[in-house]
Amino acid sequence: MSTGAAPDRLHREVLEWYAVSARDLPWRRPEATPWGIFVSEVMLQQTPVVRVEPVWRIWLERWPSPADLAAEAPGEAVRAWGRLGYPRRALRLHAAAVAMTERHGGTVPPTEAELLTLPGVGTYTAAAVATFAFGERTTVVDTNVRRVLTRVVSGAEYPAPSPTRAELTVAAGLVPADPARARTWSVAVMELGAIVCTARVPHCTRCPVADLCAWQLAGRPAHQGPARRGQAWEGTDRQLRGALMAVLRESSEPVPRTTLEALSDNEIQRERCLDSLVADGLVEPLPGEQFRLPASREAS
DNA sequence: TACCCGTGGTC
DNA sequence: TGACCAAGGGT
Repeated sequence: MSTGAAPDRLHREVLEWYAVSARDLPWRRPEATPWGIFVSEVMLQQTPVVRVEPVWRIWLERWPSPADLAAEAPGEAVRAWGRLGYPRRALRLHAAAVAMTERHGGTVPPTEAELLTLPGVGTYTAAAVATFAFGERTTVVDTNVRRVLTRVVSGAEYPAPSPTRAELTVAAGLVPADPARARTWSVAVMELGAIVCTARVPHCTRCPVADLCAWQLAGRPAHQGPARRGQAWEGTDRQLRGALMAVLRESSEPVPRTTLEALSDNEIQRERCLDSLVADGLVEPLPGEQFRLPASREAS
């Protein structure tokens, strides 16, 4: 796989487009702190910007530093997480704040390697925070970057189910040498994927690099190969776990088991979900068949 | 590796 | 209308 023609032009066009087209998001502003950027990256995992922004604002106002969050019960983080989904992320974000407070002097560690050791921080998030908060020159690859580079460079509509070695090599090879330029490049490619080179209906007429996009030049051929497996929902454990968590989030008092049992007729599934929530540290069982969000520290 | 983990909007 | 998708991580 080649990196396509004229990377210099690719850089220039994308960066110029970003300069005039970027959304004004609070975690991108100069006054955003590393902690604010860290929180945004965790919230944005599999969750759209429009849903994250209001929760992020409230979160940062309430807990402006890692130590502020670390001083709270993990259940408060889960409650403030609201309906962002995947509430284990809230628990991990709290655990990360505890780790920052205990091991990093209450600050967000500035290197990709250190970030990677924190709960809830994987390859993408470590690279994103190292780059966006600290200016480290590294390779940021998320679903947007993968889709944009697959189209522009490889000429296919969609990337493979998981990143290939070749894909990561291409992405790394396109990162500008200058750290400041590299940082803007990463956020710009992500932004292009988020608002122009979208998954379902790409807006190629508004794309700054349509004239050098391999997929566009090939006539936008349809996706070959098997359809990606969808996400089943109705009747799944995820649905019931979500319903159980919603009840517990809304209640400031412990919830009796009978209230939770009313959410499903399937006793086997009910018990499995409640047990798994307790095992995950999202729910704390109390004496007398009652449950609440976790007030104590332990969890995962 | 493949699967599990929430929630809501879009076409 | 429902299948697909969204700045992934953990196991």
